[in-house]
Amino acid sequence: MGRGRVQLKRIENKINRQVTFSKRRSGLLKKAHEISVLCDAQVALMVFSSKGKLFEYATESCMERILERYERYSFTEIQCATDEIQQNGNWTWEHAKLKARMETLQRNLRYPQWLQISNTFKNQLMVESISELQKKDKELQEQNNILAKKEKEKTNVEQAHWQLNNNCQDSSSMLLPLNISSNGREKEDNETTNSGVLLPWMIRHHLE
Amino acid sequence: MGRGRVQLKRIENKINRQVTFSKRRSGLLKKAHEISVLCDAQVALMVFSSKGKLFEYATESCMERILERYERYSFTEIQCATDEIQQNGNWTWEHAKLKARMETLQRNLRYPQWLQISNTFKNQLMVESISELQKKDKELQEQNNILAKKEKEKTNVEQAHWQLNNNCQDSSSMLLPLNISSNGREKEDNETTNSGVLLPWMIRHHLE
DNA sequence: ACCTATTAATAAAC
DNA sequence: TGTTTATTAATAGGT
Repeated sequence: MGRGRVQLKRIENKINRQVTFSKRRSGLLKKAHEISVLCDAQVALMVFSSKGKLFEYATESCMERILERYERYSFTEIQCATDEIQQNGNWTWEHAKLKARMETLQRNLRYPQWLQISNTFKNQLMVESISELQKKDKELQEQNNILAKKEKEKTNVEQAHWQLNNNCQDSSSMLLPLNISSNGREKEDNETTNSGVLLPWMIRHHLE
Repeated sequence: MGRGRVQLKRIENKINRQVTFSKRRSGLLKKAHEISVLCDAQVALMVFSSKGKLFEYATESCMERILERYERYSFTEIQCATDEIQQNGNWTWEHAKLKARMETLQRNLRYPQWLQISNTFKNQLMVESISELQKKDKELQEQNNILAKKEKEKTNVEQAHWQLNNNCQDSSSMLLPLNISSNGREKEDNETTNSGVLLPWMIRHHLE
């Protein structure tokens, strides 16, 4: 958009580069804001100019919260990968693949050596993960109810239920990264009820 | 862009919202990538859908590095604010204003209570800030050289030099947040030479 | 910073 | 989810 096409490569002319940066930066920030409002999404955006100046946008005024959420999400991803390894045993053919995936995740995760995360915080991470999951759980439940109404055939309803149980069936064999205050409940509550507690490593099964 | 204008408010229809999210998300990621390539910028973008799924983009493959840079930047900003307070004394009329600014920065900074940052790392932060500054310093030096050539009038040259010195003059009265291995040099080196060490709180003077 | 010819993004419909 | 198309939005180049 503009007079003539633009190649996707570094603009060599310094002035043009700076002008384009200024224009596109405001465009990018605007679009970040728009998607957050239109689609009810949470967005964090950081742009460092080539000179090193920072421009940022964050939904709901606080970058901090979104970055913490990012950590929580990545933390859960690593947990999932770890659990997969646990499930599959250390000598299955998938081990190498999973280990590689986990290393990638770990590399991307914001817990460098210099961060000494307190155990208290790890606990809090779990609690927060759980509350997010409960929200999702509720949504799923609603969807299920709608589906159940829609398809009155008993076989269909049973199949869906079986699928849910199947996804959660391994929770008892998974490794708990930390004891949490309300632990010991996850096994007896296989139904995804509103009050049922879902643990972090279950996120993926439900979301993807 | 599309059939009809769009109001900047949450799309109530769930389907439309999801479709729009999907389209705009890819648009946003694309634009984030474009500005990074065209303008040589470093970009980090995180988008959480309303369902809680994460989509991210980061320049040069690694979100981690950009987030660390963000921390470094924010750290420096706080340092600057602290220094300003130090400079102005605790009872000047600007104190309240500066304190408020610092609190805002602190709120946005990614060092929550649960992060126990090691002293070693703080030291490293300083070193990294310095190396970034040295790069900027070099660029400024080049620009100065060009300017100096351009305007051969001695008065102009002297004025520019005075300005530089003026910006750095308070370095000796600023508070060092930590001792760094190469400290004790910043005072004797007022010329912005390539080898001269610039300390973090000087960033702002040069960049804004 | 402001102006416009153009291209790019995308809303709606399928 | 992918494709098409009418339309609006972003912006490159110039002033």
